[in-house]
Amino acid sequence: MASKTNRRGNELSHSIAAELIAVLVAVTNGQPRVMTIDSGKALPSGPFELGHRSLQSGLRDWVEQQTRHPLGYIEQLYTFADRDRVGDASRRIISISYLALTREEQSAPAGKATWCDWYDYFPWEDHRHGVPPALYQVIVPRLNAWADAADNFSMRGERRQRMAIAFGLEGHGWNEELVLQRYELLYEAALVGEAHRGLNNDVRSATGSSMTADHRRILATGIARLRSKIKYRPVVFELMPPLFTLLQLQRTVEALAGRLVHKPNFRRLIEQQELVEEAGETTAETVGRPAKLFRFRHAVLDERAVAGTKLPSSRA
Amino acid sequence: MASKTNRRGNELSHSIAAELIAVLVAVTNGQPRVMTIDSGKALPSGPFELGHRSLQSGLRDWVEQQTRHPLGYIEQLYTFADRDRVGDASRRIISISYLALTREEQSAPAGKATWCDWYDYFPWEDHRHGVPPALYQVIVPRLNAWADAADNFSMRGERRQRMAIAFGLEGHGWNEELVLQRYELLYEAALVGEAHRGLNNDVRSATGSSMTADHRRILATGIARLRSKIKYRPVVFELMPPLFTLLQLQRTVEALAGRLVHKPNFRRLIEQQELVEEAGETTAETVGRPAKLFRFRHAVLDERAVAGTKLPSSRA
DNA sequence: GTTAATTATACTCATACTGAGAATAATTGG
DNA sequence: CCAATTATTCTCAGTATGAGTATAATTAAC
Repeated sequence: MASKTNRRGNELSHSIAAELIAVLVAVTNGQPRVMTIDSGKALPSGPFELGHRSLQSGLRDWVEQQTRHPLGYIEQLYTFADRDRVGDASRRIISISYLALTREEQSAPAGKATWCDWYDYFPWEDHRHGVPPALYQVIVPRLNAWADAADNFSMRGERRQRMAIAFGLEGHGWNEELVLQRYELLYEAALVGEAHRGLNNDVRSATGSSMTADHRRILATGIARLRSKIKYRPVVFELMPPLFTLLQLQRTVEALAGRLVHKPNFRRLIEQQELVEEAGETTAETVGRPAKLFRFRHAVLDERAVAGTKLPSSRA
Repeated sequence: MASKTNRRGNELSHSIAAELIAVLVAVTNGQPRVMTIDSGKALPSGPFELGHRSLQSGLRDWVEQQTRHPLGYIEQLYTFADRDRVGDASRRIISISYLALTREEQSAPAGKATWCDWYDYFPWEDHRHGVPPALYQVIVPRLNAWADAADNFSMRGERRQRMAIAFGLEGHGWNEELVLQRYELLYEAALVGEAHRGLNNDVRSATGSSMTADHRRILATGIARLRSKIKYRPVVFELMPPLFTLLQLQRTVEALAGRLVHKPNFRRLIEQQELVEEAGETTAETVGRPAKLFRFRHAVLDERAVAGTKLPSSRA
């Protein structure tokens, strides 16, 4: 290995650049959205520079410049630098990705930037209205063919096993957190645009819009993190307006999780954790009994080190 | 902001270097240990170079070179690049830290490398034999003084609040996962060697050995991550020999968590999750009834996407 | 070779949490 | 006033959890 003979090198490491990438999420009208540039083909990003105080502030600068949207909640996702990401062997790029949560505001985003629906990129991930038909009609048959095409018996078994877990086949049950595993399987099976140019129309519409480089992979990582995190930290509230009804809160959680939850149990969970307090007002914006308005009790962030927003079970 | 006027710069980002840092953990004789160099003052680390295939493989190279210890399980911890970490403003270092799990083997580590006990660096974190006396006798009084010394009323309240949560005061209960928060409080209060040169002997022995730069902070991050992760992923087994008794497994978990667990409940949890299978043999190495030997069912990693090793409640 | 000490393993029980569904309340639109 | 719609509250069974007790199989001591 080359590195073993290197001194604690300086010249070598100088041809390294760092790039900051943001998965900026909002939920609008019950639809989860992600901020993009290049007409939905890329995530906001830019190089980390000497002028930046920290990685986070560098990210803020780039995103605010590219999208005119200020960032609130930020958390780091992952850092990677795989060699095969870029062709040039004399220069390495380290990518540091972040998840950011905000609300889609009135201010129309700047020129290049647009909000896009999550599920345009991941149509198989939205189970709120039942299992998407294309999953069983297109994706699973194609994956089966891919598994069968494996070289030997044990590899076929391994592929089938991974499929079954990731897509909830053979009694495994759908696990909404396995977003990245599912995308990676589709990538390996060359069923997504990033892995294969000439997809036919069925497959193309079943496996969604593709993105530049590995941006869709990073988005998958962000969605997976968020789907996991809403279960044990009160981060949903970053996506909510100051006042909201419990149903609005529920719809937001469902939008993120891609599945429905049991309404009375959801209420019970939120209330027993004392995450919200009544605002005293009600909405009359819709038909039916008016709903009480609530606000997030910001105090819980001080009172408790770990507060949870667990997700009740699914509901047909 | 300077960055807003920059082009998607090249020259600027070229004075960036990346450093890989490992928190390599093992548990030996019920004592959690971390691999260090520089006689316990630093974590193994080295620059990321062009020759490295990926960040992980670069880390493996450096750690194996510095410690002669091969790495098994690896997961990324955090990436940071705060300006105040290093004095030089013309050059930025990005640090990418990893958590690695292994077993302390017969092969004595290479010259500079030594295994050190976790709790030498974090004496206040070991609650297996009750609350460490120095916590209430030294640390809490000092923190109280620090809180009282705050400029204004609201800042005093805020400091007290953080103290209460982090150290489990005023009915908050000890939460073993808040390792980083506790270290940061002690740092802010200038009670650790990294923040203050002339600590008196009481404080010094209560707040443990210090390390180079922010290495102890990174270690705290690793411990926190591990304490959290053993509750929902079967990672403990990376630290176990191939065959072990349930009590040995329990002692390992207790060593990591820094607190004792209820034995019958621990067994119930492990067995109902089918994480282990009987090896058919028993140990006679100790007094008392011989214990059955178990092995980890590696199949669970294939069967389930998320397997858990939850931690039962504490036990006096 | 019986007993005490020690560790392993198996039960018990009250309580809390969860999933699922039913029942009741307050609206709007005919 | 009635139907439709949404909000809100309860009930109930099943499961998980915290805590403690009882029994089993050893070794060490006498």
